[in-house]
Amino acid sequence: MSAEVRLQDVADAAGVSIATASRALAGKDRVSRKTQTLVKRTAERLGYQVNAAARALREGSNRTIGMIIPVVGNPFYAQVVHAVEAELQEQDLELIIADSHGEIEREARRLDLLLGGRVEGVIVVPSDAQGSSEALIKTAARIPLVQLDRRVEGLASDFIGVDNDRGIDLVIAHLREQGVRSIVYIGANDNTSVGRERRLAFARASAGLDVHEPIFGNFSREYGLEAGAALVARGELPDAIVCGDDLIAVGVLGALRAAGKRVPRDTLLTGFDDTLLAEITDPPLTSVVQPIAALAREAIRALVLRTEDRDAPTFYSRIAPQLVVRESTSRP
Amino acid sequence: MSAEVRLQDVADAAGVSIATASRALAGKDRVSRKTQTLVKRTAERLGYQVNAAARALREGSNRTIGMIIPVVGNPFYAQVVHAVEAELQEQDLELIIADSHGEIEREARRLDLLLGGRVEGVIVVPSDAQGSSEALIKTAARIPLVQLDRRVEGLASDFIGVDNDRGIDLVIAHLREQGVRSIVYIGANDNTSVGRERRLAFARASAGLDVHEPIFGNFSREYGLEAGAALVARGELPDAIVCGDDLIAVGVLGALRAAGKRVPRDTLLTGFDDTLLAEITDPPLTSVVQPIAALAREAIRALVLRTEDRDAPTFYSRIAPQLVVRESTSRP
DNA sequence: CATGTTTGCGTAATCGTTTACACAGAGAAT
DNA sequence: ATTCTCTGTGTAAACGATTACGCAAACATG
Repeated sequence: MSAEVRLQDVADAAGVSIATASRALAGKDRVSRKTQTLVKRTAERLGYQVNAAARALREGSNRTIGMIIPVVGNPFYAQVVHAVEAELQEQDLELIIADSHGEIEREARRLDLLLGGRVEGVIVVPSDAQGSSEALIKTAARIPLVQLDRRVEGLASDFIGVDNDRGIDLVIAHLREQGVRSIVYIGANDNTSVGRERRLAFARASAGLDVHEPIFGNFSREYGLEAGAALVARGELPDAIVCGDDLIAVGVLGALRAAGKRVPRDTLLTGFDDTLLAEITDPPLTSVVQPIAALAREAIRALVLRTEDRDAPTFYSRIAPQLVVRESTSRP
Repeated sequence: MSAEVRLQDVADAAGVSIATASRALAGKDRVSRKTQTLVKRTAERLGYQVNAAARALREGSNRTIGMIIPVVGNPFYAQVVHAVEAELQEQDLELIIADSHGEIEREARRLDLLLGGRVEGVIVVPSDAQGSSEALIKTAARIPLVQLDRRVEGLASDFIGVDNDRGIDLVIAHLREQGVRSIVYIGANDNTSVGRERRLAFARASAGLDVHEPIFGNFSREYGLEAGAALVARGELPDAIVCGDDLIAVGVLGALRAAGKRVPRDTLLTGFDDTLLAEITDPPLTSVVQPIAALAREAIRALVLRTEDRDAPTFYSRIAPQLVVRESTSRP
């Protein structure tokens, strides 16, 4: 039980007014040294904890930010959440997370819920480049919003993401060095900005190579398995397979193995994101390292800036990734 | 931007008092059909959103629960978060998550922050069986708390976890069927209840087999690599290696591969948790499937019950896992 | 000594909701 | 016609913290 102790109780116990007690604890207003320590000690003794709701109501802010992601289960997003959370702890901010399960209306519903002063700002990884647009625009009109990793069309909010062009460039330059002549891309469709960007980047960067017909689905292992099987069914494999992310690559690898094909002997294979998965497959995957910590830091910085000045110029930031080379692309 | 619209504004626009407006929206008190729809429509038109802080202050609750876990980056916990979040959505509850990074004082600090009425209850996966005890006891005295997956010593709070005994039993029974004679356990130390339980379960269930000296560290791939190398260095491998979780198993597998040993040819290998990892290694790992959805559901149910009645008898629940057999234990 | 200035603290208003209480009007019962 | 019960609505008091404003005492300045 421990009857909730209010500020009034602390004030009473310390023999001061509630105003003084508040000031003493805040410590940034004029209070005598003596009363300050007295109040602080009393608060400590009574186990006083400020009531977050009351403070939020009065202050108009609650030191909490929201985050909406397609699915925490995806190792990449799990790591993003981890990084964002770590960064927020530095600033004594809380994190409310909501999983949209990649569904547009669920996403919209969650955003609505977060609106009522529940959070000061929101970081969102939109689930669909078009479909998420409406809800995001509505939200952004009310509270600071930054898009992370992916973005929707028609919303000029702050955005932080990896430089997908550069990432794909790194992959293809590396493959060319390995002597690759023919190549194929297995990625995600244009439903997400990331899918679209990587697709276009691949099309551009692969000029001059023998490019096989690409295959597009979504960022999942299941799809990778399917796509891998489809690729094998075509007959001859290209020299290298570039995948839209690690999950797809893992799926493709599984399909190749099931068909008796070996990597890197029969074809080279690359992923994107450099999640834990890339390290544990056999062979380990060459992948593009997302600068997750930097992404998280920048996203929060953008959010804080936006909170301070709603009319500051929009922040559009692309962070350069790096390539990590592993056995899946070591020349046979 | 879009001047916050208050309930008063809706009331004014609808030409009723603020009390009536509130009742109309709540819909559970006596209001005429006509005013009710009028108010609702007006609220809709003005884009009214109740202010969460004000409501929380008044109601004394905020429909938010907190969750503290050792590390979201761990695929198993990422899935747990996903399941808990999905379950909470059903009940229109929000989820605040905090990552303790496995550090005791960080965990304590986060719990303190959550205390001030910020959440109605908290689900925690304690980072240390002894070290986390104090902070958890303090928290449990103030708000409903349920321990998930792991528990600390000296706190009789509600608890939901997998039946580790049964899980290990399933693994060993299966290995015996495969004709295993000699066996070793590579798991985590007693710092967590899970580590301890699995260790003891193994010791009990392996009776009658040729049990090699076990190796204990923590639940991580890095440790698995290390332990695997140490095992190889001993010279001869046992017929089977039972690991404390998938991460360790993945590490051990890597170490075996580096040493030129093959699974299941040279030894059988098992994991625990059945995360995505178990499916994508080569060979895929036999593992114990955690009933994650059930765990999440039960945890929330316990929390809700506890919220309704602080003095209800303590809930201690063990959910039975299942075994999923994959190639890592298919008899050579 | 008279007049500022600073310091420390208390009173009361405020944030936006919900809801106990009161009250007016409409029927119903006498 | 008088009293009684419902219904629907409004007035005002919470919830707990922060802070503008004001006042008294202490101190400084002329």
